[in-house]
Amino acid sequence: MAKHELPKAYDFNATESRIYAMWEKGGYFKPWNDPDLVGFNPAVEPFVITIPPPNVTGELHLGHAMFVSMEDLMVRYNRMKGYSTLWVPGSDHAGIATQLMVERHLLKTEEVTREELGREEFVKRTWDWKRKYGGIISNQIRRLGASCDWGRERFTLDEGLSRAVREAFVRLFEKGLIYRGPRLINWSPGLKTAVSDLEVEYNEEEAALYYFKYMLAGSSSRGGSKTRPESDEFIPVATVRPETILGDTAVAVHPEDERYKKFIGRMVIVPMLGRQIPVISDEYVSREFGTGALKITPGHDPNDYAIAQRHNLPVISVLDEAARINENGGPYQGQDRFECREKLWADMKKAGLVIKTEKYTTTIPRSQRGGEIVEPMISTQWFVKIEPLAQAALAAVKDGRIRIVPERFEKVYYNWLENIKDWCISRQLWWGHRIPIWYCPDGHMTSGRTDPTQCATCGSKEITQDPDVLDTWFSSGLWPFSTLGWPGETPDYKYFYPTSYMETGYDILFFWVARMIMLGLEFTGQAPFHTVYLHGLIRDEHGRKMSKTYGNVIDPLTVMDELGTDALRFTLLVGSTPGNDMNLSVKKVEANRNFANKVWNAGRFVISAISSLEERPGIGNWSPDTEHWTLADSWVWARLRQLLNDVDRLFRTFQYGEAGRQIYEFFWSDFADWYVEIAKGQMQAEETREQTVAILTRILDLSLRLLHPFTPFITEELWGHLRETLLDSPFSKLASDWPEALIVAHWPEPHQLEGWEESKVADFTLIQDIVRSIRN
RNA sequence: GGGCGCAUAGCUCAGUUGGUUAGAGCGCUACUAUCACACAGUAGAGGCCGGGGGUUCGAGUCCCUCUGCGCCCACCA
Repeated sequence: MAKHELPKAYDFNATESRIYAMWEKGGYFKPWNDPDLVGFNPAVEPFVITIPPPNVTGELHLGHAMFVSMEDLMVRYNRMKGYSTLWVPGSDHAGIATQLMVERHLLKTEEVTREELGREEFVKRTWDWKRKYGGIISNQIRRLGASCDWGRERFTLDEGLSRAVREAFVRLFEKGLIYRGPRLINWSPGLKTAVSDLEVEYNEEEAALYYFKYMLAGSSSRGGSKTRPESDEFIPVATVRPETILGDTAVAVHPEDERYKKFIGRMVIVPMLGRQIPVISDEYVSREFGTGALKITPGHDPNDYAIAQRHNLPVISVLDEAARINENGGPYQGQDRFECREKLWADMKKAGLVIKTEKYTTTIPRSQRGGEIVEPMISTQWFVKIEPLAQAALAAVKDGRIRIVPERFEKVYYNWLENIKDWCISRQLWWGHRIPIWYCPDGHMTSGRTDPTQCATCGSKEITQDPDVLDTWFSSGLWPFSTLGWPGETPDYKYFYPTSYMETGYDILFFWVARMIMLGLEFTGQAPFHTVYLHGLIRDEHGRKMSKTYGNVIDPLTVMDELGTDALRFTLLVGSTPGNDMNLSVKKVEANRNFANKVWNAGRFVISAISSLEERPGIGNWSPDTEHWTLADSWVWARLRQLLNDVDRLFRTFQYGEAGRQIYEFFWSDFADWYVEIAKGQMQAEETREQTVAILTRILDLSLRLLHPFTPFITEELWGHLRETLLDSPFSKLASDWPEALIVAHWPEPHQLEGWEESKVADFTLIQDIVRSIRN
């Protein structure tokens, strides 16, 4: 039996890699009835979970650790329940992030810019980079114990998914749900691309409010010098972005404003440019705010744009793609927006047009990626007409086809979809799915599932493809079905779709979840999953956001190295409640490392107890014969039965953390502290020895099964030793129907409680109190 | 401006159909290297469950309100 003389402490480093390899080799991560392996068996129900594909550029962080732990728990639980579980792993191409990273990399190593390389070569280099580094995140996810089917691993830019993207685009385009046109969009001058509304973050920042005079032009439209005011009258106006003055096409006042009413219909003179623009009236202007007069810059402000539409005002764009002043800015052409702000203001001061500046706190829109200030700009982009998709997505949650856990996020979801605006899906990048639209010299558009050779309208062979690529989320939004073979009617698609759970952090409810629902309903006619489980975000031990500048980042890889994957997983799973953020500290992980060690040693104790059993006739026929049990025996069995019930209820209601806590509590207090101690005595006596060992065995077995979704490595390791020891012992019958690995063992189903459990627990609690007072 | 969350032991948090003396981890105090485990054991200190009001036989748990913190959404220059 030397084989099962286990070390005193759980050596997770030795266990983890060996066990993971064993699982993978054993094919346990594949669904039971993988259509490729054994054919399609509709009798076995599938359980499919959708993993958020992490960025290929990603380094494993706690957010990944969180969703991998949570999803692996769900998958392992359902696998043990007998479902044919499928978890498709993969990653998305993360257009902006990857392009930026590769750009920086090339500049550093080869001192070459993206533009110098050219599109084709740059994309090739990015693929090289992806092939070289894209696997890192996958391996880190393996380390977390993720039991996903690596044979089905996908990447949003791979052939199959690209086909799905193109099919999706063309279908929407043909249906008229995708259109192209000039609109006011958010422009990122640093990245030189449009970004969607969701990719802009608004933060309160200290800024300045600039007050200046809009001089009234003379009452008639006589010729002569336009730059010299012919009147001393002016309208005071305030702005936070003086450079946009260059693009003003009106000044608006409230129709009832006594101060300015008289100016309505007259012209004012744009400072330094001398253009004359009208004073208009609009109910939108609030009299109380600022000066009560509003400059209208339709080219660079969404509200102004809307007002301009109402009043048929011209739209002037004054910025180029790098946010420098363009030809419409007269003498300021070529200046950076911030440079122009200063220079223009200085010039206006000289011209006597400045009233004052004051400190002002306002919300500044910044790019989620680059961090620089985003400019609203008029630009020709591609959009998804989202209204009909949003309506369908709303209905799917409202009528219960999709359930969101925790429920309160349904309200957030409704609110967002009810106020949604068209989705800008084009990006001026090179890394991504290129828009499948071709133009001929006459400007006709031709779409194609395969590359067209001529214009569909005029037959011209001189066609060029649109240079833009699609928003990464457009492809991620197809993930639940594109990874299963859609648009093909593949066996995977037919059997596994629609999927079961969608699990992710609440921070990407809009980015990803809502879009998957919209696109899933549109293309497959079915909700892509029936349950959305949202976990919270991870913060440091005092609730602060983890950031590199603070230096409070916990690296999951380091934690796993030092304390073990099981300890990290258990901490993340047990420390969190659905939808709520959790504060993580290394101390908590240490505590759970200690728990793993406790499990290990209790297991060691039971295994050695089995090993020391002596053979005798009839010994193998142990059955739960409560008649001869001691109070302790009945009590621990009763507690286990209660636990099975509670865990079942908690799992069914998504309270995984609470379930883990109760298992922990049972294992450490009831089983290890009390029952094992009592068992030591009971094993001394001939008449109770064997039943005690049998109960120890049963409790350990069931506990390991319950713990397996939380801490897969240690439980698999220990259970393997337990199984082999048992099979080699007089109690071999106890393990006769066990499979070779815990990962595919049956989940302990709860039984109806019979009533005796409660009284045994009460009796034993009394004994515990007495024992405690004696010890005192 | 709208919506949401949190406030429970020194710290970080559980406590989901309202039910007997409110729990855990860490920290703290005392004792224990005894043959599963010192990554441990035993015993213990520590809580007007944010304030106020209400419903109820009974409220940390439900309702109202106030205070403080945090988050999300939103076009006020």
